[in-house]
Amino acid sequence: MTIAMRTKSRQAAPSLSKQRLRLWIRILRAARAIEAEVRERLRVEFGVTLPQFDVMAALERKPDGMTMTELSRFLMVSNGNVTGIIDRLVSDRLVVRQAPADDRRAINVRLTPRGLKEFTTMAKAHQGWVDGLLSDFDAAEADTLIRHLDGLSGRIRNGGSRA
Amino acid sequence: MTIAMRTKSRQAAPSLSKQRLRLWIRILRAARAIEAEVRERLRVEFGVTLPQFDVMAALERKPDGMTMTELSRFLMVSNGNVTGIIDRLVSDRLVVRQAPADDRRAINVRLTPRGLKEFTTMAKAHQGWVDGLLSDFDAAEADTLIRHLDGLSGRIRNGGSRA
DNA sequence: GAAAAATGCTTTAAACTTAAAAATTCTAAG
DNA sequence: CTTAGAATTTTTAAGTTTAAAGCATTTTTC
Repeated sequence: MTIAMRTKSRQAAPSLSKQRLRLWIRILRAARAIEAEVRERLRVEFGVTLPQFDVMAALERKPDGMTMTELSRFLMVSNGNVTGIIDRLVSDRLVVRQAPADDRRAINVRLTPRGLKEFTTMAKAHQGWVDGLLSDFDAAEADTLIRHLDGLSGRIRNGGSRA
Repeated sequence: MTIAMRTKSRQAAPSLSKQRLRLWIRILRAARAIEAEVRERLRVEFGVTLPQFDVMAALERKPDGMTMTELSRFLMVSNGNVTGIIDRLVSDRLVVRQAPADDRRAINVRLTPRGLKEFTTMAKAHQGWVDGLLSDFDAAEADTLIRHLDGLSGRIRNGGSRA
């Protein structure tokens, strides 16, 4: 029996490359399923879109607000994208734009008191939904998965191919 | 020491609910990072969008083609969404629409020979990219993760809250 | 300090996305 | 057969998304 034959017979188990591709597809499908569910519930129960919720969640962590660029980097969406979402949140009086004193190019964005109040309500419900959707994962499994996924996103956009 | 006090002191480790929320955020961020990278490379190297690639990948598995509804269910995107993507693929001559004989409501969509050829090239490159992006995961870890994520998406949109 | 480069944001054009409504065709109940 | 309901697709309106271009401002360089 040659090495080639043994290698071939082992191909019954998929190659590592194929297995990683399969992993990526599972990650993508899980993310889409959860996103669709959360989007629907946010819309029905709170009349807010998922991107708007994401922006508010980012702003809630920073009581002093964030600039547009900080927001777009944190949410991993393009620069101009944030402009439109903020426009709508501003016209709904959930967010305000403020010009910082030290840099006239930048715009600081923060939740209004009303925005914070609404977000707090939504965030509580949101956590419950996710808890239900991921109820198959116990604490140990969640920990393991988090460790595996942690840093992945950071590594990709930074050190990935350039390192 | 009361039960309340013991419960409180244990809160140094985050609650399972919070841990699941954190897991969801990691999944989402990983998915977005990989998507952004793949989208960019598809655009630069092949001049195709990610949704177009996804549709072609779905069609490649079915030599006899798929209906619009089958496509939208498989890709977990809305019905009308597929129409636009197919429109553009048809005008690029990568896909054809064919009316099936037995049901005049439906439309069968399949790759053209050229579409299949282009997809084969792209798919090879795509697998390599994903292999690189997920190079931190060895076979065992990929297996574990796949098992954990498997069925999650199916369970959510079907038996999730209704069961 | 003036020119050049970089940064921060918005605008634009094209594509994607969803939910809902409309149009067409099929299925089934009577 | 007729008709009510279901299924399949497209269309529509609003919002999201990206990449690229444009503007204003700041920083760097000489």
